[in-house]
Amino acid sequence: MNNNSKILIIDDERQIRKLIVITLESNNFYVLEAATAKEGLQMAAMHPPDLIILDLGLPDEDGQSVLVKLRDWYISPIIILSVRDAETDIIQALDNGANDYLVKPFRTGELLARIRNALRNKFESNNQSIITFQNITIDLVARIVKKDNAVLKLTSTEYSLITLLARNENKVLTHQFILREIWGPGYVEQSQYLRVFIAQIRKKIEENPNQPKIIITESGIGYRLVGEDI
Amino acid sequence: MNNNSKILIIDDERQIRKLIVITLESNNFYVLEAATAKEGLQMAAMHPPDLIILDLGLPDEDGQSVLVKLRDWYISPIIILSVRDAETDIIQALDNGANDYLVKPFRTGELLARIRNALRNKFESNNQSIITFQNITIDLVARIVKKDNAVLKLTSTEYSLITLLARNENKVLTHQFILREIWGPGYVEQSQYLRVFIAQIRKKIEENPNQPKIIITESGIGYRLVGEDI
DNA sequence: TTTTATTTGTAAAGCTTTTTAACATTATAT
DNA sequence: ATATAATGTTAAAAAGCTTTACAAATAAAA
Repeated sequence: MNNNSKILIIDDERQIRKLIVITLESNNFYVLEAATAKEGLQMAAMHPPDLIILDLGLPDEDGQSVLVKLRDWYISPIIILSVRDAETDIIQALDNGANDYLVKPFRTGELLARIRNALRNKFESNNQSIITFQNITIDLVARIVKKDNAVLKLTSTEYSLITLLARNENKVLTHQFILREIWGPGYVEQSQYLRVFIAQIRKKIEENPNQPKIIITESGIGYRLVGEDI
Repeated sequence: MNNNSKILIIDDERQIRKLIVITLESNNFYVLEAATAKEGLQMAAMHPPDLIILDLGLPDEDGQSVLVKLRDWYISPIIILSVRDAETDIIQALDNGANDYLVKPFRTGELLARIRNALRNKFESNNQSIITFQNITIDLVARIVKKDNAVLKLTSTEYSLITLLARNENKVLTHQFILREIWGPGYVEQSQYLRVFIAQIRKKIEENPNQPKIIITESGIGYRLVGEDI
């Protein structure tokens, strides 16, 4: 997994870059650094990395704009960095195609976990007809969901919702994104729907629905389906 | 439309071939002939035609098998010919990717209409976000269906169903195919569902639901959404 | 052509799912 | 620690789907 994957950091704060470089290099990643948006875009184009860590607060260009430019052609994971009081930016970045986010200051352990997660997904094919996570199996062709080999009775909305989350295993999906995908663009404000249906699904798949281990709430942002119980 | 499109006929009956050749050539089509499956497959591979007319009753190989082999690589329309008492074959052929069918004996006018239909579809892009037919418009992104510019209130099943039919404008979709696509593979026997929902949609889109002009019944086979009122 | 059988269409009741609403709990910010 | 915002829970109301019974239309047979 961490065998020589190439990672590009785009961040203007030298201290943060240094912290990340030390953490990653001691875990056998090969690290590239860029201090500005311009430099980062050039470097990404010249030496396409396996993963990009992008700070949203760059001096020379808006982070969202950098993200959109990257996503034009770059398909590997992008993890964004942001300060705590800029949650709107995080949400927008996730909608713009970021895979995950880290709020500064962050623990280096968390950084590594997020990177491993993102890279793991990268290597898993995305066109399977059977998705498995924790003790759950989804057969996309037969449209059957099983928990420990027992078939679950799901309504069609419940099925669509868990399938959407499962196809984006370990990735935070914003409320807006989920509502747009499942109910359509006219429903992006109806987050109450989501609460009701997430609750229903949790009742069916979680061992302990009021302490969920599969569908995790990312408060203020959305939900994340966790592939492996950690 | 009929400006020099190349059409290949695969049929062992010399009389039928002659009839088709005369009809098509007098309408400015360029016609290729094959009398056996082997010959037809070779000819299709050497001079890929714009449309293939395939008789299911060939002497040297089962028609379905020829169809499957063609569909491996051939994406342009295939119209099948069949005798009246082989409706099972027609249904299977449509499921195997045939675009349309003609029952022998057929009127030459009908042959021409079916060919023009199939070729028209070929030239229309299939990745639009707005589909229009007769006085109906479907906006696939907004998930809105309009009749004469008035928004129709459709349930989600109704919406999925009309969208499926519309994406296959002028093509017969078998009951099984529709049920599999909309309700899932466990529901291919539930053709009553289809009758109920087709009736509901007709009530909303047809001027005169008991004399439908948009969603046409193909008795014993399935339904067809007609793009242009003729 | 008339009769029979099969397929398709219609309508409504019963059941399930979705939506709405009111309130409780938990998480986040001050 | 408290206030505010976000999320979770529950259940009633509304909407939609499924089933049933029967009618009409179409295709096949006599």
